[in-house]
Amino acid sequence: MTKNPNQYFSKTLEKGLSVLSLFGREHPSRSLTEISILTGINKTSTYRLVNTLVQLGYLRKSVNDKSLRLGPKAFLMGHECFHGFDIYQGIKPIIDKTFFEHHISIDSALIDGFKLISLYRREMPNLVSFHLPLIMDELYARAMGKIILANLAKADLDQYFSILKPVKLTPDTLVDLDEIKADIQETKTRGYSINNKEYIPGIISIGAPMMNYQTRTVAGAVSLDFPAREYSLAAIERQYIAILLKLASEASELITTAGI
Amino acid sequence: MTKNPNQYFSKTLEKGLSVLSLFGREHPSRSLTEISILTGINKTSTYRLVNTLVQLGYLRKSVNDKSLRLGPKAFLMGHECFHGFDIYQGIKPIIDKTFFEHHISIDSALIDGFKLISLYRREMPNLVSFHLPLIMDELYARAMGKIILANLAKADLDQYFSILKPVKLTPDTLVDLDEIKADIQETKTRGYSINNKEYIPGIISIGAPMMNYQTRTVAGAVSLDFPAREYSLAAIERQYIAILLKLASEASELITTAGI
DNA sequence: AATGTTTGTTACTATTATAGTAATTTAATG
DNA sequence: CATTAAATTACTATAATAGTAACAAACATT
Repeated sequence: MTKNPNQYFSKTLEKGLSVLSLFGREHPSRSLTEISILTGINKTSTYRLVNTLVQLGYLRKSVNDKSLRLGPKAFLMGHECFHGFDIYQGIKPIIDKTFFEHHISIDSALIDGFKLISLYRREMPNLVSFHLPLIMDELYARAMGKIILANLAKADLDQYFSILKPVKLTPDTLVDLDEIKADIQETKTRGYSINNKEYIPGIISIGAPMMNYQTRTVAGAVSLDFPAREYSLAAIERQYIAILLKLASEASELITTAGI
Repeated sequence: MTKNPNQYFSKTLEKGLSVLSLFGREHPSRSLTEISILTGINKTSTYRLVNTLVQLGYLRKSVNDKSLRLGPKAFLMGHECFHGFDIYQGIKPIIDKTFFEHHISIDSALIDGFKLISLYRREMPNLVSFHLPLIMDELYARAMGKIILANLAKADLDQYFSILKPVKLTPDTLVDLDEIKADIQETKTRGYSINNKEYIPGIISIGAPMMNYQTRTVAGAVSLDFPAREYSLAAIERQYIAILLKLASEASELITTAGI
């Protein structure tokens, strides 16, 4: 055991990255004080970090109003980090193949903390196109979230429920804690998860886990999404479970190899 | 003037980012010592930075061989930095419009130091599909590079030539310094640049600058690329210069507004 | 299995970088 | 022009990092 584990953790780097990750599609421009407040870093230190990022080209500063935006270096690094992520490169052909074979909408995500990180997605035109965020909190209301919860260690699951504040996203969203717990229990025995219009009205999804077979832990999930107009839940379960599980097992192989 | 400007630059953050940017499509996996050598940071500090990145989820460490790969957080940040880059979002519709109107291959890039950073690209099927790197050094051999050089301040251009070591990429690449200088001079008076099979055999390109009209500096360039089989240089100059310049002026408006 | 070799991890400080307060400048607003 | 807010700089105590060197673990070779 290390005597002082903190010695091998760079707080400055953590802060610098927390500054950089405040920028994105939703927030293309921010001010120094805004950054200082959001990160909780005092103004001078924020200034130092921002200044560094500007000098390195990760941010750029407007000459007029001093507002900050992403710079070319961030774009470049973004490209590399996105396309250089092996799991993304690995899951793409797997999902594409299933998509072209069966003509269904497919989604995939990794779990990070108790958040879903959207990985790769293919959508059929019959699905009301909805713009999903990259990070999602609502594990309890999504097929991918439910199957992940069902595969979590008991301690983790308990912790999740201890902090969970369910929100009624659609008329069908489960918000009663006991109901949600029962649903997860059922999901566990079933082996796949069902989201019956609980996240987005009119959309039914089924989900299966991406498992690391080596460590026997969940790393993420895949889901198949259907418009409720055209598909009944019964029909979906009859026709698509096998496809879902096959997809999930291929994804799990990938995860296991990659060691997520 | 600041007394000690270094006070407002975080070396730790710089190092941390230099570690992270060693990863990408070409280098999905690296070892600690490799990182230490490539960055020039001593092993203990590298260990600290890597450890930090692992703990934050930007990197992940293989349990078997301790090799390092990009983690979910890097993927996430990559996505945000890529799609949150306003210039990218701005240039896309401009290039798409021209692409669909005239059915020609179009490329765009920003300049960073003396390197081209690939921005957005649309390709016709008649062009031999070549996989371009994200960063390119060969300004002297590309249409986008030439027009950028032609618009550089004299001091910068001199510096560029003082370090330039031209490489014969195709039979038509100019490698004689004086010839290259003359070509840049000609480009300057012409107002657009010509790359006559100098970068890739069989491909002719014309380029125009993306100017910041406010600061009167070049921020990047756009180019139109043609297969030499189907188009003669004369035909291209007759038909496509107006289109190129219109495209470049639209892009310049964007750049000026964005303040690059 | 024992050996040497490489790579990764930890202990230990001197040195340096950063945090934080407060003052100052610059810009924005009425 | 006055007022307020935001950004930048000066200054220094404190905490974080760099760097050396020792140690452990993994790997290859004999």
